Amino acid sequence: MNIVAGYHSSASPRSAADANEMKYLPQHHHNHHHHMASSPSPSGHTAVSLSANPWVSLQPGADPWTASMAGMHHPHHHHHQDVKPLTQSADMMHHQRQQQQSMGSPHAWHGPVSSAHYNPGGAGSPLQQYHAAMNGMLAHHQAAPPLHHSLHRDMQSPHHPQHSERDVSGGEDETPTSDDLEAFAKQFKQRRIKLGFTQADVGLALGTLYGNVFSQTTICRFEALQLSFKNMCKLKPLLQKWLEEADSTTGSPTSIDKIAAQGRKRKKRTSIEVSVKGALEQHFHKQPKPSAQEITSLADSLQLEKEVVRVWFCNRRQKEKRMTPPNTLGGDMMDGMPPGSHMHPSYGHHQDMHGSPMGQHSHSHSPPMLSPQSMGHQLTAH
DNA sequence: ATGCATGAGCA
DNA sequence: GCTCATGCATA
Repeated sequence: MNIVAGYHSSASPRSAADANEMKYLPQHHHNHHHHMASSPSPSGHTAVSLSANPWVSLQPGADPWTASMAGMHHPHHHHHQDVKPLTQSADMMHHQRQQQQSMGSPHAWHGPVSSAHYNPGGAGSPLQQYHAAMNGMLAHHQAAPPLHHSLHRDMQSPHHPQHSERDVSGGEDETPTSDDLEAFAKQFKQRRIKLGFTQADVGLALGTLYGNVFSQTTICRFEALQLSFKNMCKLKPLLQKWLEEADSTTGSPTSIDKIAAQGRKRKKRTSIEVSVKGALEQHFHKQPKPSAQEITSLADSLQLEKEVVRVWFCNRRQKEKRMTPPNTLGGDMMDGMPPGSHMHPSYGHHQDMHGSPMGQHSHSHSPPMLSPQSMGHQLTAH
């Protein structure tokens, strides 16, 4: 058994509350309210603490997805496909708990408020001081990235307004090229870091700026070009605007008011063994889009739930469509390539060539494909 | 930084 | 059931 049989939920003793009460604010900007306290960052050294970090109070043991899955009612309430960041319908709520292991937020950003305040003594976080210092000196700076290798952009969408006028300088409101996106992503990340913000900070900031909150994951994927071309195009303007605001604003830390959305739990992440993954990869090459029947038998032979296998294929397909596709390594061609000779990642040539992914180049890892053997039980870290 | 997962919208 | 955008949870 590879799956961890995670969703054996542990019914928590919460009687009436949460079940459907804990919805954490959708998109709302709570402006004006400045905290004079220091930044509530996890990197925070002592002093401040969880005063403004409520997401640490997660209650383990909530009725999991079971309720929303088994007793699921028909989802007949569509209509809406624009931006739906951290805003779930008032029905299904997920909790959020973000963490950034390497750094803490200097401050939680909060729109163009002009309240310069920082820790005068030495109690403040170095980041904050660093930031303050930078405010005065560097206003604009950007190391023009090399920008080599020309990627060929392709529209995954059948209808893409192809404009010939390109403005590499910056505020392009037209559809950018892959190179534009790559360049922007690179600059964005660099400046974001210089300004002392974490990916999570940016995601939050976007929320206060536009009402669309994004997670650390999304920001990360944007920087790494791991989103679809279309998605990249959609997010770019937002991030670009944030960037402008970010370095033009004279430090305006604000409090992070994040209500802990606790309660609802999702299915435990199934941990798939490496060997099993290898097997899946092999099948993926032969048949990227297996039929329900094939999925069933495959799931059976791998001892995985059908749903897990189905989702795996869906996710795998999505990867192929990213700007920076994964290294397509199949189970085959594994004989023992001598060092020096490498096969090229040949992807983007399925029978169903919907939208050709953009060229890529960033391959930086060699998947440790193992021989499918030693199948056993995998833990789910739970 | 990523793997597995959810959900809307579409067929 | 698929695609696509997005994120919790985890390595």
